[in-house]
Amino acid sequence: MQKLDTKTKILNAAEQLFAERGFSDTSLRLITSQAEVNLASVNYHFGSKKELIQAVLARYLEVFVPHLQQTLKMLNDSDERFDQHQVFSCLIDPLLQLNAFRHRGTSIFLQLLGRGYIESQGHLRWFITTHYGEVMIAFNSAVREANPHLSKDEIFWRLHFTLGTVVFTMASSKALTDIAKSDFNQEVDIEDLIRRLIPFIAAGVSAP
Amino acid sequence: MQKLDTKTKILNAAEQLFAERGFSDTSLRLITSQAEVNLASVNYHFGSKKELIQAVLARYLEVFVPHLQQTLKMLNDSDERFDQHQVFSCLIDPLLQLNAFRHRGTSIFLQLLGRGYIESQGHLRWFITTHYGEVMIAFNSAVREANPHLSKDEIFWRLHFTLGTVVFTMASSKALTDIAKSDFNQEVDIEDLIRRLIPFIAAGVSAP
DNA sequence: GTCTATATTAAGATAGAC
DNA sequence: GTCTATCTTAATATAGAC
Repeated sequence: MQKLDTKTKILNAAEQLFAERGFSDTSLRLITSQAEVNLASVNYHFGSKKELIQAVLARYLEVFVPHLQQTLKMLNDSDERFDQHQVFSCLIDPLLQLNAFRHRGTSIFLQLLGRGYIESQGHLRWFITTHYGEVMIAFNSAVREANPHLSKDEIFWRLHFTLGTVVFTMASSKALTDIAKSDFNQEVDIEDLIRRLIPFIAAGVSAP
Repeated sequence: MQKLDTKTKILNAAEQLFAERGFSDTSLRLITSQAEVNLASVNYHFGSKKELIQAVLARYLEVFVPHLQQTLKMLNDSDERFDQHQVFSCLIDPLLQLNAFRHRGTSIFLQLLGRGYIESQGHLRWFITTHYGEVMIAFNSAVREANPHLSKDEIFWRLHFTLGTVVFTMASSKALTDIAKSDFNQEVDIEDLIRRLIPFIAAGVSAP
């Protein structure tokens, strides 16, 4: 790390540790020592640990959400009817673009999302839905339009199953890629993983 | 709760809290006050929090694992060739039987499993694989035999995707069933959830 | 086996000098 | 903005009386 300002150094260290170990198993002391900044600076710059967590997520959402909004808009604006495969493709590019934004960005973002979902007692879910709820609704509508044979609640459940698949895979991606390497002598990176996930998910969502 | 001994009272309170909030967000104080026993009794009966966590999981694994071994053995002993659907069916009964063993047992067990996978720094994964690794291998072999068209590593990945789907769904099941109730006026219990999960997973695992 | 009291460690947060 | 020092709280764990 070079001449980054303190705030950025904290965010960089925090996102990595949060993704790897979860929010409550990551202390401010661990973050600040990794970031090589003073312990007190977290509270100076962010106010509290809660607000740091939200800031870490916000940095990704501010990139991801507009990008997803854009791909969904393009899909809707085209005159042709679209199928489910096209809807899911709207996610791919915004997700992979996060790797350009930050090293291992895609993986980190998905891990954070999953940890937020599983770990939080509410404040994170509240933060995400109040700040970025619109896209979730837009995406949901697109999936419904592409799957007229599925009921509203069936789609609700299958989207959550999908989220679960992705998020768990990312959350345990380090363990999984380690095992794959030792058992199959296979080097797997995040793009491989996504490529393997897509057929699994696509088949699941449009299952009879 | 009635005339249960202290050890059991602790296990009962702990499993519920661990499933709901995760291991590190559940303090011994919370457990002992919920169990209405003295704080010091956890260390007297179990030695440490780590060992309590393992004891909570062991109580389920000791029921689930032999039961699964038995259903797999029946499948293997039959002379006919079996398909993938039959292999997955081997899980259903041992899983649902846990509801007879403990109230909400299926859900709690799957949540614990998922939390162990995601949260642990190693000791839980070590504990599970060294004590109960055999069944995991047996199950894996059965899936391979039923899916000769899939490579060894493809199966590895898809089984983990499956685990992720199930585990995440269970870990967030309270949030999900709450939403389903308020949005669709739908009462969903654990068996409904599993019924909805099966087609999703089956389609995913045997995807082209 | 159970309970009180306490040791020990680590966490989030802040006051105040620079 | 940054750093040292410290406050406060809460966690795991244990010693020792009963």
